[in-house]
Amino acid sequence: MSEEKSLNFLEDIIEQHLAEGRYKHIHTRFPPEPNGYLHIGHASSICLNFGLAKKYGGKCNLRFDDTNPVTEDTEYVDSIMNDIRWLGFEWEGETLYTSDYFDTLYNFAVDLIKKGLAYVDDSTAEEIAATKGSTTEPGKNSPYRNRSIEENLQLFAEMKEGKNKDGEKVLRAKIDMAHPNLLLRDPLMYRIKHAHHHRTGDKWCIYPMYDFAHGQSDSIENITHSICTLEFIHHRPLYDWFIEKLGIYPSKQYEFARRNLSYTVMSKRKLLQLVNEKHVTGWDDPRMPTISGMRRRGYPAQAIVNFCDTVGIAKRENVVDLGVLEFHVREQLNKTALRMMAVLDPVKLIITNYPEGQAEELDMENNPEDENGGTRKVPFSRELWIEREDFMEEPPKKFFRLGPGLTVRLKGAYIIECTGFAKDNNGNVTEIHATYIPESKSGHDTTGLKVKGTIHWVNAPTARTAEVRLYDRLFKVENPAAEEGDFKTYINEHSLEVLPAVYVEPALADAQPGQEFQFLRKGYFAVDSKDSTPGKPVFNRTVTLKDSWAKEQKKD
RNA sequence: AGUCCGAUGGUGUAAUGGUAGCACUACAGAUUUUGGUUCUGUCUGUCUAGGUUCGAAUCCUGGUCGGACUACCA
Repeated sequence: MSEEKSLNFLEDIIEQHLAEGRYKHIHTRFPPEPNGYLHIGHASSICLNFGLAKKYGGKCNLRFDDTNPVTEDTEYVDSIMNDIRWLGFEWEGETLYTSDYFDTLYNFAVDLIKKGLAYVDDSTAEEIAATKGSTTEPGKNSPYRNRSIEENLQLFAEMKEGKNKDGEKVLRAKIDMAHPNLLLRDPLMYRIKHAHHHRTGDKWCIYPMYDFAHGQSDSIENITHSICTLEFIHHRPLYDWFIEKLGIYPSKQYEFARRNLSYTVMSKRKLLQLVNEKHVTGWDDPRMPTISGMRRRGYPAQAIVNFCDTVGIAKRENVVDLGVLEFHVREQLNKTALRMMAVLDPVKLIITNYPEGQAEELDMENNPEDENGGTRKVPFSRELWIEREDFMEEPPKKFFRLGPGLTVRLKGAYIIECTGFAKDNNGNVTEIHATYIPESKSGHDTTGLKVKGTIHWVNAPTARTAEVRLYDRLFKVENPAAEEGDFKTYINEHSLEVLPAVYVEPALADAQPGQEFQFLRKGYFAVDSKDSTPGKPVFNRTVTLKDSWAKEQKKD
């Protein structure tokens, strides 16, 4: 039997509810506001809501929380749906929008007015803020708080009809201006915004606030478990208050702590700033923690899902190490990525005893992790490109690469011995000379020799070039949002390094956008979906390989 | 400083009054035609002071520390 998997606190609650018979089936929802692109934090919420529904045989809706027309746009709606599907989830039935409920919500508001629980307030935003009180001081009642029901009905209807300018009036719930929870000090339900809505157009000029839309929308959809992040915890009494006073289906809200990732920021406001101020090329810049950025970077959807699953959820503050995400990315890619050879920082290697003009094609394994991966032909001849860092004039003890007198195997080819090298006037190595052992051919090696090192290479005459983009973490500090001052001062100015023309083996020239490879010994690379052109792929480094040699060197 | 939430190795998360476990990281070793992968092993933890109990990470009380709330945003 498989070992018992422990439950998170929400699964505990749900299993209890199901056991008690409180619900026959659960119904969750993912409720993004279409005002930005989804990021890894949303992925967590998506995996949670859709995952819970799947696990317990329930349903999960997708509902766009589009109550603020000035920040929202269909561009975001489209990207959000795309991202959810890419992650491998599908929502129940039609795509839902809070804006579909505007009529119902309006009637709910009228109902509360009739019950004497809501009133129209002519105060300005400043006046309302000033009379709100503070965490230690109670607030003061608005002078408009005791208008008659008839007057409120009349005034609210006029608000809807557009008789007022923005900000002239609001509708507020009549609760308690001295309540210790500031959210319950007569919260705003409706405000006037003469703005074009991406779906309802100009039909409305009053829009419900989050608190007068979210719980009711959940209720309308018969959501059993409305899961949101911790900062909404104070809203829960209000969520319950509206539902109770309206007498509608009692959805319940549960909160969990949002996930934070080290070396990046997660708030939409900050991400928007990075985009607008051109610190990145867009929402889908491969350095962004957005789903679309990660997709473009080459992170497999399954890796993101696995990451969310293993990190889990709880109610305490957290910063998850980026290394965990990268582990899952490598875990996936190791199984699927085709191995190829590319030389990022080239130096010429000449095999002096290999006849000039001779060439051969060697069989090379596509993926040692995949039995059915097959092989491909890779051209080989006297002149090759190898990695500059694979040669040292005066190699240290445990350097298992090239240096005068040292031997290595050329991956999939022959064992060679370094016999010399040439330098230019500045002391830079310009070419390396070696002799090969014909009997050591890969797969037909009769020499019995054991060499410590194997290096990758690209045949010089047939090499193609491609642009490679190396990415590093976007920020220099673990938790930019928690540091002093502007988070942008912690941006890593070396987060992108462009190599305009690296040498790659010929097969790579035909790589298609979205394809993922492992460049042997250099990392995983994905073909950029935006900037690649036919025959001219651009490769994004998804993640490096683990490098225990680099680690070893750091110790000295 | 009012109200609310939280505190378990470096990180994240389990243990629901009864052996503090898992994953990542780190470290050591084995295997390896990628210094990759794989395999084996090791290190490191219950914020604090009391109390209840045969027994407390868990329950109670006080303290400490961290976070959220005072938008016509969500």
